[in-house]
Amino acid sequence: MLDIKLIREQPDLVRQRLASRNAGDEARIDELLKLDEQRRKLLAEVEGLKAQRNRVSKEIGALMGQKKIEEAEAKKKETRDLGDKITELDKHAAAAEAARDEILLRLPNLPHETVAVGKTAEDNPVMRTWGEKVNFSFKPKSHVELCESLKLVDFARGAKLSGSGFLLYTNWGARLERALIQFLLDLHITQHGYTEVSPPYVVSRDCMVGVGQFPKFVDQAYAVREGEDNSTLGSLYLLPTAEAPVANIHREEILAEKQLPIYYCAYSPCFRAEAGAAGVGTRGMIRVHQFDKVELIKIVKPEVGYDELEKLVGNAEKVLQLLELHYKVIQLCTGDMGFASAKTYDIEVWAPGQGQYLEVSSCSNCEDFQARRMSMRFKTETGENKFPHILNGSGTALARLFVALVETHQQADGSVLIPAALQPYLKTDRIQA
RNA sequence: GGAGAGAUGGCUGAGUGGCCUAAAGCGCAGGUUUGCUAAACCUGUGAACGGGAAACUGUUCCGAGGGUUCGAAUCCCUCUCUCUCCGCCA
Repeated sequence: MLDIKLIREQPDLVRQRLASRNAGDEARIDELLKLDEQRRKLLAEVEGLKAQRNRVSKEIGALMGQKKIEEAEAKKKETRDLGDKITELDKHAAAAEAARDEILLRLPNLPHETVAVGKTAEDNPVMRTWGEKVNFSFKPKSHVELCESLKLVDFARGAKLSGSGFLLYTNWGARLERALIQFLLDLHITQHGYTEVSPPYVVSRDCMVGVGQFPKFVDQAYAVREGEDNSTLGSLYLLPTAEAPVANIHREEILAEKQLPIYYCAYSPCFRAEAGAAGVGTRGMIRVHQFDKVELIKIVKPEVGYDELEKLVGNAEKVLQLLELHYKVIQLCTGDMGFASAKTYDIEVWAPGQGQYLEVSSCSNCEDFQARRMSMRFKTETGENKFPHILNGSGTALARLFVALVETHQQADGSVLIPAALQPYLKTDRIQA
């Protein structure tokens, strides 16, 4: 959520930066300001009336105490309709506030000034690359072929169980998935200073609003219903990312300054309806309704937000380096950035069987955008309450990492070599038929 | 699912319609004094949203939402959560 005071004081700046996202959100600022103005006017009016009522009520109390019943009754008559006016004005003020917040909750974050201006993914600048595309002396297979020949994933039965976009990992495939999860958690916890948490996989609506998934992207989530009871629909959702619960751990709290920075690391499956997305329904593991992910969350003081973002990306890159996978880091341009983010780096790993780069990590500084929605603050030494920066990054997404891994390390004989860093977890150096 | 008990400031906890401007204690911060692994005393100590250049000031908040009343932490209704016991259950 954007700071309403900033919008009030510098509407042109806000309009201009929203416009750089190329989504037309700046058009709503005038309406927003009008509602804000209206709300404040009503508030001033109704608060004046309330002050008056409080004053007179106190006088009545005093008169009653002195048994001056008649005088008290006269005062009561005098203020009787004050209450009605207050109720009426309260309603209007609440309506103006609700309308204002409705717009505010749907406005995306402002891009940071260092973010490249652009319209689509084609305008995303490449920051750096690591390693290079593998040279094969044979025609590399796609992960789908490898998964079938090595019996790592049973695509047909996965679809039978839950429909397209759901995977049934089998034997070494299931073990590889589990080994990767363990490897990722251990790396971030022991080498990068994160604290492991294991959150609920079903989260409240408030959590979804807090991270900015809702209200705008409600169609992308799986809603949970208890049995056939439709009244239970709409309060709980399957998590689309561990960011939803983990970033909300300290919602509505005022943290002590010395508690910061907080680094959390969490494994969870991620559930995405992917309504209208291309690629769902096709075979493979690139875009699915359920995938595993290890997520990194940071809650930090604003002044270090962007240093922490660079470190966060580095933590995710380390994963690919240890797994000996070629990747590039790109910065998302203003037109391609997610709703809550002020600055985002994506890491794309090379998948030779696909002949393309796959997004396996997205690292963002959301600044105070989410903290405002969650009402998460920290108290400075001077006693001031401030919003922290909240950062999130995949460290990393699993299904696509799995794809890059088997496609990159495949051998001419159809087997897959396991990188040294992963061998202690998988307890083999090679997967073969 | 059934029965019962609860929810008050950072924490403990009093408060059953009007000086509640929420007692008291603990904690925390500052000060004074004595001197030494600290103690005593004094003062202060929440949040949100408004108004104001500022000093300051108004409103709201006692789990949440409604209601009664001139006036609600307090009375009424609905809901949520926590705890205890029973049932079911991995």
